[in-house]
Amino acid sequence: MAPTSDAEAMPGAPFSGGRSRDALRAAQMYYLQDLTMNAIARELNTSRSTVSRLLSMARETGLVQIQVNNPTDRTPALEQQISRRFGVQAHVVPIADSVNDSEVLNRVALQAARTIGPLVDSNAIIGVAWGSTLSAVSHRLTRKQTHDSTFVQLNGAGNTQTTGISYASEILRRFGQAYGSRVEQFPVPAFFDHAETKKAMWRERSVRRILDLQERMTMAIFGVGSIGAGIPSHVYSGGYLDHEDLETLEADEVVGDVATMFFRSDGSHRDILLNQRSTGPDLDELRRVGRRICVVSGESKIHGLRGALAANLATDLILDEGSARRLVQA
Amino acid sequence: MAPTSDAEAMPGAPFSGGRSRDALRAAQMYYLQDLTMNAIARELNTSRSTVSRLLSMARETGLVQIQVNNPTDRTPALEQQISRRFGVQAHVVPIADSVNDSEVLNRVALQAARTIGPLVDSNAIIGVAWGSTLSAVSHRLTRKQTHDSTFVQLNGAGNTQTTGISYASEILRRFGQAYGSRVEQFPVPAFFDHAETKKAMWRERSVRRILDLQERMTMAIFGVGSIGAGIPSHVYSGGYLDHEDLETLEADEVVGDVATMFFRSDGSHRDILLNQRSTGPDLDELRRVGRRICVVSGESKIHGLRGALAANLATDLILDEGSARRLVQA
DNA sequence: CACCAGAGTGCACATATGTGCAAGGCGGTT
DNA sequence: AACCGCCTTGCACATATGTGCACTCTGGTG
Repeated sequence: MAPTSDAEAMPGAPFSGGRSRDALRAAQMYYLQDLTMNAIARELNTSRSTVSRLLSMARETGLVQIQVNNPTDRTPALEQQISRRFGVQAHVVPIADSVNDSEVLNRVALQAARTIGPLVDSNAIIGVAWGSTLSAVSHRLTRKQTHDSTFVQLNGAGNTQTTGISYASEILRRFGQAYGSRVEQFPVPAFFDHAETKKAMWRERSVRRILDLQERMTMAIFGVGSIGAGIPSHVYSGGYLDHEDLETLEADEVVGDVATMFFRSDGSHRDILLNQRSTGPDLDELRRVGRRICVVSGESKIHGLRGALAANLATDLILDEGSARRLVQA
Repeated sequence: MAPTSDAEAMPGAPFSGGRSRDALRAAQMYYLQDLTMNAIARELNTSRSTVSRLLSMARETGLVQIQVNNPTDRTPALEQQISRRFGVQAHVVPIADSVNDSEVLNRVALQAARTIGPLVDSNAIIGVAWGSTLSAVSHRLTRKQTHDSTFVQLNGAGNTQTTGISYASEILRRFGQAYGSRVEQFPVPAFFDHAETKKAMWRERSVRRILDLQERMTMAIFGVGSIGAGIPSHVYSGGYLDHEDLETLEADEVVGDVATMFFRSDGSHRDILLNQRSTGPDLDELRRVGRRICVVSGESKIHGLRGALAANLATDLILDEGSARRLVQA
C-alpha cells in the first residue's frame, strides 16, 4: 500500500508540508480531540505505528507543549518555605530519596529543561554558564521555535589543559539549536593568569561585543559550584585552578561560584582575589538581569547554593527535593 | 498493604494536601521527568493504577496543560487563507470528511474547549452565548484556576414554551465551574414581544448591572445561527420565534445570528426589525470586545458564518475542516 | 542501468496504560 | 457495637502505545 497518490493526496491535505503537516494534524487529534492513535491512523490513511512516530516528532519539535503548573494558591509547602526565606521562586523536582545521584541529575535536568522551555521568548538574550549541570540540561531541551533570540556564553571555558571550547560551546550550541537562536561564544579562558590581561582583553572590541550582549541579557541560566563538601564541581577539579588558587580561595572563605565568580557564605564577593582574573560576569551585573535561573542537583552543592542565595543571584531556583529539604533545615 | 502510616507519611511528604499533592508530584514525574507510571508508583508507595488515576485527576483539574501550537511561520494553508480573506485568526479542527455531524460537533467542541482554556485569564470578564455549539463546548472544558474572573450571559434564553433558564444557565454554570469564576445570568426572554418592553427593562437597574458587565467584557464566546440551509439552529426551531417572526426575518434577508442578534449576508444589521426585540448585545457593542471567539461546527452554518465574518463579529474562529474548506471556496 | 545510502513504512511483539470489580477503610447513624 | 453508604485501593484483564526489524521507495552515483 503506497501512500502516495491514491487517497492521501487530496482528502486530508489542507496544509503545506507533508510530514510535519501530518504531525500537526495528529497532535491536534491526539491531544486536543482525545482520539486514539488507531483512530488517527485511519483518518490519516496510515498505520498506527506511523502515528506514534508522528506524535513523538510533534513532541520533540515543540509542536506540543506540556506544562505542569501548581495553582499558586496551593503551592507545595517546601516551595513556599524556600520562596519566603530566600526570596526566589522555587521549583522543587520531586524525587524519592532512594534515587542515586546521577539519576537525580538526569531528572532534575529534564524537568529543568521543560520548565525553562516556556520561558524562552522571541527577542530574548539569554546567558548560559557551563558545567556538569548545565551540560545535562542542554541535553534534554525540547525544541521550540523563536525569532531573534540569542544565547550568549557567560564565562570563558579554556584552561591550561584544553581550550575547553568544545565542552562549553557544545552546551551553548544545544541551547541555540533547541530554540533556533543565534549563539555567541566567549572564546577566553575561564581564568586569566594575570588580572592585567583581563583588563586588557576587556577593552578589545571582540570581547566588548560579548560583554555588551551580556549587559543586555533578559535571562541567565546557571548552576552553582560548591566548595567544602563531597564531590567538587567541574571548576574545582577540571584543571582550571592550580593548587595555589585553591588555597587562596580557602583563605578567602569562598563557598562556591556562579559562572566562575566566587562568593562567600554571606554572599559577599567584591574583595575575592581570584574574581579579578575570572571571566564570568560581575555579580552586581548579573543581579541586574530580569530573570536568573539557577539549577541545582545534589546535596553536595548545598553550601555553594546557600552563598548564591545569600548573594541574591537567582530569581528562580530549580532543585531536587532532597536538596530542597536540606536547604530549609538550618 | 495499607499505605497509611508506614512509609508514605514522611519520605515523600514535603507538600500540604494529601491526594492533590500526590497528583502534582505524579504529574511532574510523568510529564516533566518522563518516568513510567510504574516507576512513579514505586516512588509514591502506591499501585500503578492509582498513579494512572492521579494523572487523570491532574489532567482534569488543570494541573497539567497541554498545548498544541503551530509555529506561526508554518501555519497550515487553510488557516492562512481564512485569516487573510476574513481577517480572523483561524483554528481549523482537523477531521476526516467521513465523520458524521454529531461526531464533528463533539470533536470541535473538545478542541475548542482546549483552545479557549489558555485564553481565560484572571480578572477577565467573559461573555458567553448559548446554543447547541456552546452547550457542547461547555461540557468539554478542562478545569483551570483563575481569580476574579466573571462569566456573563450574553443574551436571554426564555421563550414561550419554557423559561429556558436551565438550559442557558447550565452552560454558564459549567464555564464558571471550570474556571472557578463568578457567573452572571441574564434572566430575560430571548426576545421580548414588544420593543417597548425591552426599552423599559433596559432601564431597570437589575438589567443594567448585566449590561454594564457586558460593556466591560474582555472576551466573548459564541456560535452562529444560520438560516437558509439544512438543519435550523436552536433559535430557529426551539420555539423562540413564531411563524410571523420567521417571515419578517426572511423578508429582511437575514442569514444568521450571533447571540440572537440577526444580520444579513453583507454583515448589516441595524434596520432588522427583530433586533429591536432581541436581548443580545448590539453588534456594534460586541465588536468593541477585545477577543471574540466564534465556534462553528458543521457545514449548515456556512451562510450564517459568512454573514458574521462580513460583520467582523469575530477575532478568532474555531471551525471544523470541512466547513473551513467550504468557506474558502467561493 | 545497476547499485547504494537514507528515509519512511507496516508488522509483530514488548511495554505501558486504562478500567470494572470486589475488598477494605472510615465516619456517621441506629 | 452493628450497620450502612461512600470513597479509595489493588488486582486482573482489556486496550493502547512504543519499537526492532525487514522491506520499499527515492534520488543520486558509478
